[in-house]
Amino acid sequence: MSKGLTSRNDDYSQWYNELVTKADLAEHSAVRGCMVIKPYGYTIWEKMQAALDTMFKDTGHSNAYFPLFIPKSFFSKEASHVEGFATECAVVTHYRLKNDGAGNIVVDEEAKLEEELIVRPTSETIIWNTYRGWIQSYRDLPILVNQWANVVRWEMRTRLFLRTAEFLWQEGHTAHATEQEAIEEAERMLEVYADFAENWLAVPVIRGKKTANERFAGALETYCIEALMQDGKALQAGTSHFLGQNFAKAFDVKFTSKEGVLDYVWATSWGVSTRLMGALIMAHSDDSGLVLPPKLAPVQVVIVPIYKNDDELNRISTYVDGLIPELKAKGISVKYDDRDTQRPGFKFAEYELKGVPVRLAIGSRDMDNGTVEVARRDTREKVTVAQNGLVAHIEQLLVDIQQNIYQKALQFRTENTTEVNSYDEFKRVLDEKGGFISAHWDGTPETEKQIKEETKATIRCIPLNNKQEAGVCMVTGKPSTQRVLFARAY
RNA sequence: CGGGAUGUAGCGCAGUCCGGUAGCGUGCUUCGUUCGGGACGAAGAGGUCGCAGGUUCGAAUCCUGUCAUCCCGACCA
Repeated sequence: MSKGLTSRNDDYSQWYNELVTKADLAEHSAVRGCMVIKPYGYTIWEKMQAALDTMFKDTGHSNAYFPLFIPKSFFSKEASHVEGFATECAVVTHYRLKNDGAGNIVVDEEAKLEEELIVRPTSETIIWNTYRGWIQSYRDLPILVNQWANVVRWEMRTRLFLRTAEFLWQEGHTAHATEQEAIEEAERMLEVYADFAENWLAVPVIRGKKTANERFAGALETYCIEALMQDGKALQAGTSHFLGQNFAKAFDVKFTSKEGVLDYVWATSWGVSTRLMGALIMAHSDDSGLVLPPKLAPVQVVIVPIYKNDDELNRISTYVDGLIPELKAKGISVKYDDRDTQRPGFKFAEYELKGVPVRLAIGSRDMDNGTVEVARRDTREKVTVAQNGLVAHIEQLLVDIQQNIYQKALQFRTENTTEVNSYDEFKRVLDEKGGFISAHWDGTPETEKQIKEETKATIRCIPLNNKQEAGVCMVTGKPSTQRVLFARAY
């Protein structure tokens, strides 16, 4: 491991790339656009999965699994859906290889699939084709299903975690008897995402609706949570879609209501992906490395002994051997790093790079005094604490760190959210400060497109429960009833 | 997919213009001294120069193709 990390000020992109690889979260694979998620990174993802999965179960959902491959014909059944995804689909055309006689393995042209298969970029089509067989009556509804899966979107430009050709996610797909119920479901799941982002990732998010331009292909309404990264760019952290009856109509999924009326089923879908790892990294980390929220950190407390000889180490280890079970009993994950091959300073730097929230350093001086040095990763403060009462101190410290990094991110977002009233001011703030910009917009896709072309900023969302206020569009001067949030985005 | 850059030891790089069988830092191994913020000394190991062709007596170096990564653009959850 080489020393040092490019600083965020020098080159934010490079800082991010180095951090992801040096902190052992992920690395590039031999396959274009595809990454290897390493054990340390995957452990964080598993913790996210576990928390989200519990939240899905608590809201009545069950997991299932649908195929990786989707018959090409399914895609063309929903017009806007196919249009949205057509340009980034991987397609399976053959099912066999052969030896060409010259020692090369080639595709066997005789083994051509009668119907080509799409590697799923999302699963609405295969799932709604399946739901047709599951639903006849209002008694079969609602269907509340989630799947954890990989999907493939052949992106032109990729970045570790933020946009990869293959990524891991969950996709919820629900079916309802009424429009109202489906809308409520979409809103409920958005709130689950917001809750998760704020209480687990410690990333404050804006809950909002997408404009027509930014809406999911095939949805009537797309709800989203938007987060702000430290470089002033926005990141969409999760989406929840109200799909209306679009997929039910495309796949002919009807049910008989209590009143005996035949109608199409109402749908939602919602998802978050390994992109959340990117949000986690860019929201909190600093020039020394990762800063992880305690609730998602693979290791919450690391203990580093400081000693000159075996006698001193043994004395410290005896104490630590008693301490570890106490911490574990409180549900705290601990690692005792008694490797003799690295010196303490090296270990300090390494665990800072990897974002371990709390570090304990224990030396002979501490053993004499009955103390421990406690360092917190988020503020880099070090304090000496009595061994008596240490466990309670750490327990509280983990709670404090979780809250502190959330508050810090919230303060950053507040300071980097700017109201502007003219297009000139908009452009100036965008270039000089970045962040979210709250401005009046005339509500037309044309104006939104113009702004995007001229400034690269997009409307991230129309916040839910948005304050209504009379104003004029900063570009066209047409009347507007509310401000919307703009930003340059990942 | 277009423009630019890069690919040489685990990692970071020099060498490429001007062809002659590969070097530096770090990391790794062993031993010793060290150990409260990325230790020091000594001795060692480690490279099909991204891959495939071609030119040449000889290619990391020149030519062609290809793959991957980074930056810019286009595209996009």
